Amino acid sequence: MKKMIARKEGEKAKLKAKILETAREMVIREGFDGLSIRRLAEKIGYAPGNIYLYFAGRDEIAREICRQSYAEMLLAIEPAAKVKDPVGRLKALLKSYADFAEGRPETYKLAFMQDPKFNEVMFRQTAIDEETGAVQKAFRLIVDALDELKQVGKIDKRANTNLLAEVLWAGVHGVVSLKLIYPAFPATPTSTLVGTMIRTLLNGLRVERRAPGSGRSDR
Amino acid sequence: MKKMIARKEGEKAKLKAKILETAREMVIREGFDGLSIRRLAEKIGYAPGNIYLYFAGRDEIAREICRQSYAEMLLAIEPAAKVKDPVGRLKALLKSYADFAEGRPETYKLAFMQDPKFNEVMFRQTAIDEETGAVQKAFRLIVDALDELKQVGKIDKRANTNLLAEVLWAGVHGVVSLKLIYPAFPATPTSTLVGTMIRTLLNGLRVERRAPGSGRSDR
DNA sequence: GTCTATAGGCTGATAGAC
DNA sequence: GTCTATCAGCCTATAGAC
Repeated sequence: MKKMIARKEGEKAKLKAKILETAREMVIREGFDGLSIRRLAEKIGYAPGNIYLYFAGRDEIAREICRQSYAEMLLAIEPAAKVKDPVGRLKALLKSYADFAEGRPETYKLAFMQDPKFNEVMFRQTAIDEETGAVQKAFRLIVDALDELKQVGKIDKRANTNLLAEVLWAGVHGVVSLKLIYPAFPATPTSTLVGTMIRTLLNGLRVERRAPGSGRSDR
Repeated sequence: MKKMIARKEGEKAKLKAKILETAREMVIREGFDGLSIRRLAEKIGYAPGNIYLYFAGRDEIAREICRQSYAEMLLAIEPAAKVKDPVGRLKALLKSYADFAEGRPETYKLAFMQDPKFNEVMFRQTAIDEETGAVQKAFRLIVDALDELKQVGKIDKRANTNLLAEVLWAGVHGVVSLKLIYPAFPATPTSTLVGTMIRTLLNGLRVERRAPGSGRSDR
């Protein structure tokens, strides 16, 4: 039975992709609130009801776009993972992350600044498949770089690299998200802010008397 | 003419305050999207049309709530400004800021994570009056603490304290905003993340060979 | 000042003809 | 599969009676 409609399923998949692509454009241009079934249907030249043949509803489309966005983010930062020097790699990773946010503001807003309704699944540790695990993979890249820094003695042996990766991520996220919402507030250019953030944090992580990130590390 | 309706204006102001208060509760409970003129009117026991006697429209109400939120934020962090030790003061300021965000999530979302439509005015340097300037005042408190640190030689003389204040603010904002959207992502408790963020940044700012925040400081 | 009524939109989602 | 028509609801804002 499933075999018999193989060709049709192929066509179905095509239209489904077109719906998704168009929906994505709408979200990127107008934000998530600008995504309406009616206007989406009109754009692809179909009646509104047809959308429901491919998606359960508007929320499912939004979730799918979210998944794509995370995959895109991972794709954007992955090249930086090839940098050999762990310090340079860390900087490259975080800077490419910031560039991604700046270059695709609406995508970033949807994926990282929106109601968790559409993406809470993404951050679960149980997430495994290719796209869903994009955030975890990206996070891993940062932790790995920090672990290398620990091994070569550039940061304290006792440092909690998971915690530090979270702090670094949050720090860069803070700059780019604030910038996306209030282009005028941090008056300094994003690149300078991100650069200073990364440099200062890394500087603060160098081996000193006290172990940074060692506080309450075991919970 | 204005004198003659003085009493009435007093009553007007009272109802206006009630509208605002109710609207504020709605936003805090349901988010900005949950603020509707109809339900607002119903809650205060008036017909929808009456709202327009006091406010030009929904957006004006939202803007007013925003103004209040900024004032509230300043109020929340101001006590920390009394701490004598500049390091302790800086930590106290940023921690009370984080506490404010955590304690009033919807208020914080509205004021710092929403479309700039309602609050872009707040970040302008020209903003002068009491409430509108709340953000600038709060920012000043941070810059002042950093300037003191500079004077006592705890951070480099060449440091751009304005830039550093922006980085610190953005760093804390990054933690709290990420937490508000994805309670599960940074698995670490907010207080630990904020603590590590502040400690690491300050640690990175101590006088070293290189001046942190001195890069591209003059623009 | 306050009301009712309504204009004029928008929305997601569904039923049933073809 | 695709359509039209529609349900059922939301919304902001305004007009005009009382």
